[in-house]
Amino acid sequence: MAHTNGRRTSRRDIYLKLRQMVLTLELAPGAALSENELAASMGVSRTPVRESLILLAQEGLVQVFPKIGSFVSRVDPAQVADAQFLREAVELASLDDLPGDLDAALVEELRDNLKRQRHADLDLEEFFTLDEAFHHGLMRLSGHGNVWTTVAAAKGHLDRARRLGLHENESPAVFAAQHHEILDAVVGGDVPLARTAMRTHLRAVFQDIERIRAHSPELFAAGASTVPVRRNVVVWE
Amino acid sequence: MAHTNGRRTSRRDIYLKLRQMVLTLELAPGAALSENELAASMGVSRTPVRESLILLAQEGLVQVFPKIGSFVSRVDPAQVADAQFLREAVELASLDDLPGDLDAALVEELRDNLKRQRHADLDLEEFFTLDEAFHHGLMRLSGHGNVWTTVAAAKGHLDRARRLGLHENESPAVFAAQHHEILDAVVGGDVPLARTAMRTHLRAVFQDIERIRAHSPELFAAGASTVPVRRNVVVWE
DNA sequence: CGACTAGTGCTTGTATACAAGTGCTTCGCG
DNA sequence: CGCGAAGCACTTGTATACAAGCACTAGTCG
Repeated sequence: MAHTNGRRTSRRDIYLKLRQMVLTLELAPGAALSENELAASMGVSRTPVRESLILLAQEGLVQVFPKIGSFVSRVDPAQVADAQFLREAVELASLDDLPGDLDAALVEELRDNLKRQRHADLDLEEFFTLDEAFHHGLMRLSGHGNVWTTVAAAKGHLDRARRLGLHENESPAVFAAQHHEILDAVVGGDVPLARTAMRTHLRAVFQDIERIRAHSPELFAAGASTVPVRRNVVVWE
Repeated sequence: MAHTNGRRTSRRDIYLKLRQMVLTLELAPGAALSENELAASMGVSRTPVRESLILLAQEGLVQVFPKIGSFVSRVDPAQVADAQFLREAVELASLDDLPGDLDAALVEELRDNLKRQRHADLDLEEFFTLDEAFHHGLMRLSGHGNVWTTVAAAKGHLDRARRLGLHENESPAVFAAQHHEILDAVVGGDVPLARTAMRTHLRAVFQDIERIRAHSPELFAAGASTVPVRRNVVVWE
């Protein structure tokens, strides 16, 4: 979604940087942001920072309360479930649209991706990057690659929940194996098997959320109408 | 997507107003916008107008070219197809998640909606409002009402194409009948029939796009890398 | 007459100043 | 000592000033 059309602007840089920091939990859910502080630390004025925060707010990754402050959204289980439903619906439907003869270059790219996923010493962020590329690639196979952009934009809360999960329970190997199953079924032309494998895979991540929530409740949103209060330390009540 | 949390701000007003004008074609695809002009005509400064345009740009409804100008996006057939795929995947998957016992109040609301759709003298915009509420309501039945927000945000190009179609070929009655079929199947608990009816319905709209495009090509985007040039009149090349 | 060039008026991007509101803190008073 | 109120420090929202770049136009020179 090239909203500012390739041209390098400081807003685009800052937006991408902040987004990355939120998604990777470098900015923790619930953390207080300040347009002034961010601007100062990045060496720009409030304007590009503010415009970036507005974009992130529309994506649901931050919340802006007028005259009070801006905060990294806590992970909302409802939004995680919504994103889960959305991506499952889209990725399964995409499998139904696979053409008879697959793009050989793309298949090769996916196989190479999986090969790298098997590397033992794999940074968690590297794994997430490969995982994203793999799922995106599958949708490109069926000609719906651009739809991934919408899914990716909507699944910010899901991604953060997944990172919380993998931080505790390091087992990307399991997911890599499931990726193999899916790709094999796709290449083999067995759409029903691919659908089953995909569904199993997508729901595996989703299982652990309640456990994580019990472990770190402060990172999750409680009721629907929680409001932050600015204190010496940030408190949500 | 309450990004500014209910509080009334002029940005929110302007954003909603501009969005409405783009979706209803009151601002034609390809039209040149100007932050200064819009600000003057709305009696505010550039700031809230500019921030609104940035949000609309992220949704793909406008395009901002630094130092050149802002333009209402022409309808992009590729994005129309993407939105079509997305909504079909999501709405069909939603039907699979319908509970055994439906929310009676919601069903009543949907029946009332359909009753109003049958009114002979129905403004086109009124029909679109009812149509939106109907599809949204169906997803609420299966507990995925919030996902509609994401779908709605992504289908701006599709909505504009639909409006172009209905402007030429006034037959909301056909769609209203299809809505009835879907709801009857849902209430009857026949999910496969509901799926079939829904798919037929969603694809009916999609059929006419090529015809419309031949009729009014200037409203559609041509290649992938079209760029507007500011002239006495706006030209895209 | 034609081609090139400086200039003009527009555009968006960024920086800054001011407005309005919130929560805490501290000071004054009983 | 307890308590209330005024003020302070901070927040985001809006308005305005300036910077940088593109497209066209008019003028000038060959």
